[in-house]
Amino acid sequence: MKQTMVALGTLERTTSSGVVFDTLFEQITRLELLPGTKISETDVAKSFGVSRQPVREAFTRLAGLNLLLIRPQRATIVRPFSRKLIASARFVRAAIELEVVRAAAKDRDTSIDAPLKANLKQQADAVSAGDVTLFHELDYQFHQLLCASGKQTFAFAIIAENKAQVDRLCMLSLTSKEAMEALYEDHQTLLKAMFGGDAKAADDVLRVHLDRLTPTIDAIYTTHKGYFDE
Amino acid sequence: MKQTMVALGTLERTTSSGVVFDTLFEQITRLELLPGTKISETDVAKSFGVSRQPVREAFTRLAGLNLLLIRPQRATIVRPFSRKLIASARFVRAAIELEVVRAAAKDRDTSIDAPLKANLKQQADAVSAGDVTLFHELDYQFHQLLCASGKQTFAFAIIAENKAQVDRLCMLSLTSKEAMEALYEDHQTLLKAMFGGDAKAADDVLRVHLDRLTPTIDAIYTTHKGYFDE
DNA sequence: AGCTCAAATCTTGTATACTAGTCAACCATT
DNA sequence: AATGGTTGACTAGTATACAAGATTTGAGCT
Repeated sequence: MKQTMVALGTLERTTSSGVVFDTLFEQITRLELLPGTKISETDVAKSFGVSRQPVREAFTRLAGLNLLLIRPQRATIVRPFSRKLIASARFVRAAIELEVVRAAAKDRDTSIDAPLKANLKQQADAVSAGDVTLFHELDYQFHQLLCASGKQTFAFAIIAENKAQVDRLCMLSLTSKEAMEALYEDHQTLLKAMFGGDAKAADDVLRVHLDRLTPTIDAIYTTHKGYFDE
Repeated sequence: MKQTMVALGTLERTTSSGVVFDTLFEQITRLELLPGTKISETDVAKSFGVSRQPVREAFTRLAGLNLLLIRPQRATIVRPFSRKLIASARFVRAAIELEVVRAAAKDRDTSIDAPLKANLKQQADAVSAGDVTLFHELDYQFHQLLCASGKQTFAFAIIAENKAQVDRLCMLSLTSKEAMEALYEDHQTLLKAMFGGDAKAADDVLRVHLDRLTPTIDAIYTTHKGYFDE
C-alpha cells in the first residue's frame, strides 16, 4: 500500500477516506465545487467507487475545517462564504504571521535566507511573465518559508488552514499584473525589514500586505452575493 | 430529540457521536485519560452502548484536534504531550491573543467592560478563598471576554482549541496561591492597559502573563517525562 | 391554474459484518 | 536461556443494511 508523509512527520498509509478528503478539499478551495453546492455521501461514494463510510469520514474532516455544512437527513452543502468566518480567519492568520515575522526579525534561522531570496527571484520572474498560477504558488511557499525563518514551522499549518477560507474566495477575483507587483514589493520590503532585524517595520509592512485583500474581498462580496450566507 | 447550540450559532441535534466526542474531549483535557493510554473503538462503543461508527467519528474529530493518535490496525492512543506541539500551540495562542488585546486597546466593545470587571472581582474572591477550580474557570472566561472586547469572538474558538493542548498538561501541576495571585495581578494590569488604550503596555503584560507557563511546563516535563513523546 | 396532501425519494446517523494489518504469546530449536 | 517462527487475538478501515427525518413529486380537488 502506498505510503505518504503527513503532519507531524509520521509515515502513514493512503486510505480511501484520505484520497476523498484531499480531492474534495482541492475541489472546494479551487471553487470547482461552488459555495452552496449540494453533495451527498452516496453520490460521492459512487463517483470514487467506494462505500459511504470513508466518504463520511472525509466529510467529517472537511466540516471540521468549515468547508462543508452537514445537516441530518438533508444534503450536505459546500459551506457558503461567511463574512464573519472570513474576517475571523484573516484575523487569526494575520495575528500568527505578524508574530512569526516579529520572531524572525529578532532571531531567525539564517539557513532559510537563501531559499527566501531564491523564492523572491522566482516571484520577480513570475510577475514579468504574467504567470498568476506560478505567482500564487510562490506566494504560498514564501509565507511557508517565513514560518521556517521564524523557527515556527508548525504555525504554518494553522495559517494554511485559515488561508483555505480566504483562498477559495480569491479564486473569484482576477489578479492583475499591478496586484502581483504590489504583493511582490511587499515581500521584498518585508524580507529587508526582517533581515535588518527591524520588527516594527516588518510588522507595519505585513499589516499593509495582508490588508490588500480587503478591497478584493469587498468587491467579490458585491459581485458574488449568492455565494455568501447571511 | 434534545438540541444544542454549536459553533456558528446553528441549532443542532445531539447525536451519539457528539456525546462521545464531548465526553472523551473532557476526559482527555482533564487527564482522566492519561497521555499514552490505549483506547479502542470497540471498547468505547461498548462503554457508551453504541456501535463503533459514531465512536469512529468522534475519534476522527479528536484526532483532528491532536488529542488522539489513530494508527491502522493498532490501538488508538491518547496523544502523548509533544513539546513541539505545545510550543506551537502556545505560540499560536499568544499570537492571536496579543492581536486581540491590541485591537481591544484601540477599539473595544465597551459593553464588555462591566462583565470584565465583574470577572476580575470574582477572581479576587477565588484567590482569597484559595479556590483553584473556580479560578481556572474564571481565567477561561476572562480570556473569552477579552476576545469579545476586541470584537473578535470567533478568535476564542481557535484559542480554546490550542489551549486544550496546554490545559491538559497544566492539570499535572499544582496552582499555588502565589501563582494565582500573579495571574490575577496580570489580569488587572492588562485590563488597565486596555481600558487606557495603551496597546504597547497591553502587549507587554500579556507576553509576561503567557510566559508564566514556561517554568511550569518545564517542571512538568522534568517530573512527568513518561507522558511526553520524543 | 393553483392548492393541498400523501407517497415516494433522498439524505444522514447508526448498526452490523467482513477484511487486512499489527503485535504479543506460545512453542520449537539451538 | 536465548532466538526465531507461527498463530491467534486485537485493531482500524471499509462495505452493506436499516431507521428516521427532510424534501420533492404527483394526484386529486376546486
